[in-house]
Parts: sequence; structure tokens; C-alpha cells
Amino acid sequence: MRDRLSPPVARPATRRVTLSVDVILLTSHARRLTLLLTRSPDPRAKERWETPWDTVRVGETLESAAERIARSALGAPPAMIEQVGAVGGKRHPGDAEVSVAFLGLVAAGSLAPTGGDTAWFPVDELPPVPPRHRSLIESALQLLRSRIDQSPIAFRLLPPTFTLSQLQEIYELLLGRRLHKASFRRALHAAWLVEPTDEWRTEGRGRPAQLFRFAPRKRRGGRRGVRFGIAE
Amino acid sequence: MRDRLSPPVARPATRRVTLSVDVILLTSHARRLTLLLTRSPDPRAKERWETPWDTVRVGETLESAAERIARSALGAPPAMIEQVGAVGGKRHPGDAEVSVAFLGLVAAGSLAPTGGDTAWFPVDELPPVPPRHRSLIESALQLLRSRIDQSPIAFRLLPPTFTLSQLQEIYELLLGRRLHKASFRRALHAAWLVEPTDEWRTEGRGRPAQLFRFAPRKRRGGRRGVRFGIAE
DNA sequence: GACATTAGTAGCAATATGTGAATAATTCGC
DNA sequence: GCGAATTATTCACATATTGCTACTAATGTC
Repeated sequence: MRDRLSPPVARPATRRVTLSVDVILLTSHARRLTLLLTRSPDPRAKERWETPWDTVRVGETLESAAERIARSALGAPPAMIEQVGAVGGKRHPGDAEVSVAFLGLVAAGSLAPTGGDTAWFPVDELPPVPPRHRSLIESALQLLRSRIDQSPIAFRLLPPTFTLSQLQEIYELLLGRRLHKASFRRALHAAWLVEPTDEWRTEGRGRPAQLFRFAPRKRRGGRRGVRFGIAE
Repeated sequence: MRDRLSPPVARPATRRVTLSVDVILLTSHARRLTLLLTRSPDPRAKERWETPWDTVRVGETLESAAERIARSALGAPPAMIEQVGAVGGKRHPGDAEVSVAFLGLVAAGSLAPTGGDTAWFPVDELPPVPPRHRSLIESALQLLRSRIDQSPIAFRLLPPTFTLSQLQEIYELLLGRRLHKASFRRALHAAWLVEPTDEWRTEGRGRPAQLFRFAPRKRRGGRRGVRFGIAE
């Protein structure tokens, strides 16, 4: 089988392709998911905005390149970074044949002083971006939604301490639907994911809310049955 | 921000890297997950087995390259193929700087007539493989387990018609634990994923089992609450 | 102080899940 | 042919989880 792919001993030189690392940086702002875009440096570019990207430098891994690109665009490292995947086909602003996309999450409130070359856009009101970036953004959002219950994604979109209403708001944002307050809190406490601090926040009107922090505890091995969540 | 990455108008040529596409082919056999490996064509290779891989040819996408490699190794296309992700670092048998891994699922029973250069190994009894392949196999298995309840993975590991005991066996294999028969079936029927055929299979001794086929129906919009499954 | 507003809980009905055991349809040994 | 062994399928019931309405609490506004 392999023989058909390459000669038995001396293998052909692996073909070289142009490769980029592209970073999707997301945060929550004003009850909306927002994405960081940078202005295209090329005035002839078809689209004026694109996600931060660069090539991998010598000695860098894909991850360290993604971290560098994110830090450079934000002025600070994101709270979490995760690979989305690799894609080719579709036009890339630097004409990279293959792009490896990373998703970076930024805590709400730490929106960098968006300089003239970077700006945050609500994900449902994006300006035109290059086709490959459009597709990577879609993939990143899908990843975000599919991992929300397995990974501490929601907590990375919040500052270290937060109110339970803020947390619920993030979940509603990511899931795209309203959640019931009592049920949400009951499930949250049952999961031992947060612990209360002794601080309270007054948000203008209404009763002050207690602040919590993310502090997951080992959970007693609750062996649940299978959940058939297959949509297709 | 972008300015620091590249000059305003004329961008630097995107750096070229050697790239491979590596395919993890899995099936279920004798109550075990098994993986297809090909014999290394290089007698000086440190490891004698590796997962099928090749470079991307001109005009191919990553996906079509993965399909070609899988078809070439199996003699037939896999039932499903999905990207695992991209990795660098760690030694690759062809010294590719970056590898994009794909997971391919093969229906049980269609084990190709494993020629002299390819063979199936139980995933928990693999011979030594190159470090990058070892790592990709781990990632693929993790992906498999994390998607089992969202994607029809289990069904792709089975022939078009199957008994519910076979299906449960696959779930137990992937989840690594026993499931209770009655609960499993109740949840399965509630999810409207299978429909009975009018065939029965006699498996030697015991009562014959009815054969079912995968036939997911649109499910009444069961808006469930949040499940906090975060381990950390 | 009455009211609007947001936070946090109680309690109960409706569902879902865990489990043991009953019932069904075969083959095997004799 | 008959009973034991084996595998499939379902029932029934105890427990656990979830959905929801309504209630209490603590604040700012007027």
C-alpha cells in the first residue's frame, strides 16, 4: 500500500507549502460575542479587515506562534488558546496555501485600548473579511459552542471573580438561548465549579450580587449513562 | 499591531514548511479498537510501523489528500473521515515539519485483506511507532471519545445493519465502561436514532437479535438545560 | 415609604435514569 | 423431545435530575 505512495527506501522530499497561523480572538462585550480584527495593511486588499495572522518563525511551534500573534494583537496574552484546525482552499490574505487556526479567549473587561489598526466587532456584524477567515471564524464559533460543557470556556471569558448572573449571561450568549435561573444555579453548584468570595457587587439598582471564583473540585465519579445528542 | 508582523503593503513571502497528511484508521474487531499501520519502507527507520501518510499533491485539498491516503491503505474509502488537527515538534517518519492528522472510521467486518505491508493492531497493543504518530493516535482517540455523543461515530464503526448488542458493545468500547442494557436501549429509542429492519440475526446460541439501521429522525426541540461536565 | 429592579431559594410536578428481575427465543447436551 | 444454558428484549419501580412558578431578600428611585 505505502509502496504506491513512495518508493521503498529513499523517500521523495516532502513537498513544501506556504503556511500561516491565524488567530481568532473572542471576548464578550455588552451581551455580545466580539471578535478582534486588524486592518489589512494592503490598500489594494479586497477586504479591509482580517484576523491576526503570521507565518511560523524558525524555532517556533504552532502554539508558540499563535501565542505570539495573539499577544502582539492584544498587547497581552489571552486567557486561553486552543487549536481549531487546519484548512486550505479559499483565499487567504497572505495567500498561504494552508492555515492553522487558533481560538483565543479574552476575559471581558480587558479589551485592549483598541488602537487604530485593531478593533473589536460583534460576531454577528462583521465587516467583509477574506473567505478563509470567514470560514475559520465559523469553525471557531462552532468549536466554542461544542466545547462549552466540557471545557472552562465560559470562565475564560470572565474576569477572575464574577457574579452568577454574569456567568449565566455568557452561557446564554454561547448557547444562543435563555436559561432558567434556578436550574442553572442548581446544576452549577452540583458540579462544584465555583466557590463564593466574601465580596459583593452593587450594579446600580437591585440587590447586590455575591462574587464567585472558578475553583473546580474533584467530583465524585458520577458514572452517567449515554446521552445521545446526535443531531445530523 | 499587524504592522509589527509584516510591512504595510508588500508582505514577506509566507515561509514554506514541509507538510504531511497522516491518517489514523480505526475499526472495531473482536471487542477491541484496532488501528491500521503500514510497515516502514525504510529499513533504517527506528520504528518498523507507522500510520499511513503522504504529502499533499498539487491540486489536492487536505481532505482529498486524506481520502486518497486512506483509500490507498485500505483498498476502499473509510465510512467517515474527520480532521483531528495539526501538529509540529516530535519526530515524523518523513521529517515533515507540520502534520495534519485525520481520523478515518471503518465499518467492522470490512477489514481489508491486510496485505504484507499493512496490518491492524489493537490500540492498546501497538508496536513502537514514530513519536509524532504516537501523539496523533492519542489525539484521535481523545477526539473519538469526546465526540461519541455528538456525532454518529459509533454507527460508522458498524455495518449498515446491526444488532443493538453490537451497538452497545461499540459504546462500551469507546467509553471504556459497561453500560446497563435497559437504560442504553431506552435512551437510544428516545433519541430516535435507529429503526428496526424486518431481519433477525442468529449468532450461534441464544435468542436471535433484531437488526436495526441508523436512521436519525428530526427530534422535537428538546431544549435541555446546561450540563456542567467540566473535569479540569 | 411604595415601587421597580436584580439576586437568590423553595417546593413540587414532570422527566429521566439506575437496577433487578421477568419473559422470549434460540442452541446444546442428552 | 426436554431441560439447561445463552442471548435478547422488556417491565416495573426506586431514585435522581430537571423545568417552572412563586416566593423572599436587598438594594436604588422617586
